Amino acid sequence: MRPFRPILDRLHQAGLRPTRQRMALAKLMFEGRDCHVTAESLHAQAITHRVRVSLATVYNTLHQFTSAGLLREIVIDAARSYFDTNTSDHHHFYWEGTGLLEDIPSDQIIMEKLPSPPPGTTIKRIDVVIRLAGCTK
Amino acid sequence: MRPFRPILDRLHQAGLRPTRQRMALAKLMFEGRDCHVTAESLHAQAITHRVRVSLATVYNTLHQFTSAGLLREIVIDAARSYFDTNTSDHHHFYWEGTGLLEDIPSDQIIMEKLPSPPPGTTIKRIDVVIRLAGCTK
DNA sequence: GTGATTGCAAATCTTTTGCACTAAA
DNA sequence: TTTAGTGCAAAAGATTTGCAATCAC
Repeated sequence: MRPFRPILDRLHQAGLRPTRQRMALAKLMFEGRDCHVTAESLHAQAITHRVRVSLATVYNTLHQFTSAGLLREIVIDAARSYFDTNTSDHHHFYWEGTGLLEDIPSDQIIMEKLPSPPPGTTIKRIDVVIRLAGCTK
Repeated sequence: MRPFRPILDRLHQAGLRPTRQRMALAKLMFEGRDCHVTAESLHAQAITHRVRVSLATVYNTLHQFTSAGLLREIVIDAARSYFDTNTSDHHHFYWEGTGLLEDIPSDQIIMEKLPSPPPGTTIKRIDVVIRLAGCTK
């Protein structure tokens, strides 16, 4: 994956029409460093940047991007869904108090032993979440 | 923790009055093998066993038991909360298709390397979820 | 043009809450 | 008694959906 491939190319490659809303949301998420968003936070960010887009479209876009492999959904809190612009193999720190999420590069966690998947199944992904207590950065 | 301590003692120790509803739900969950429930599934199970209890009380009870350390909440699917009667250190297999959850004993996953928690924080828990694709058992 | 996409509002689903009623201590 | 616990229905959040209007190709 080429992280700096222009937004337009990424949408084309994903088979998604580059509409004004998708382009704007993609720019908010993919320009700059990797980030974690919720539908609510992305919608708020859009409004701050004077991008007119409905919350329903934000939800739709997040799911379309996730299906297209542009985003990865992280299940970490029953109250809301997080999406991560970093789709490569990695893990997470999570501050339960504040809802802050931080990436852990995959080479920082090495599993010495893993169970074999039950017969007939294959491992789709291994998620490691380190839940933290204590002060927020 | 003594897994076979009578239900009544467990509730007393947790400071929870042994009401008809709590006793019945506790029996459904704690008698027999460890299991994973959702509010919905436990409510359905109660109805099957002719236990009259409202869904609101099931939710309340699950959270009270979790606060008391009798249950552990597992965040695995944004669509609903799972509760595990096994509160000891362990991990999970998850079949995304069917919502089936299966315990992985803690000695089946050994982490050779872990990142240190950010300054000022402590690790509250490490959750490992192995997401599976393929046939259901 | 034509089919994909959007916005809005309404619907859905899970979970929580207010409050009068009931039961445990 | 006195206080905790319950049930119901209503409320609250997050997410989804139906459908007419709009946009990309």
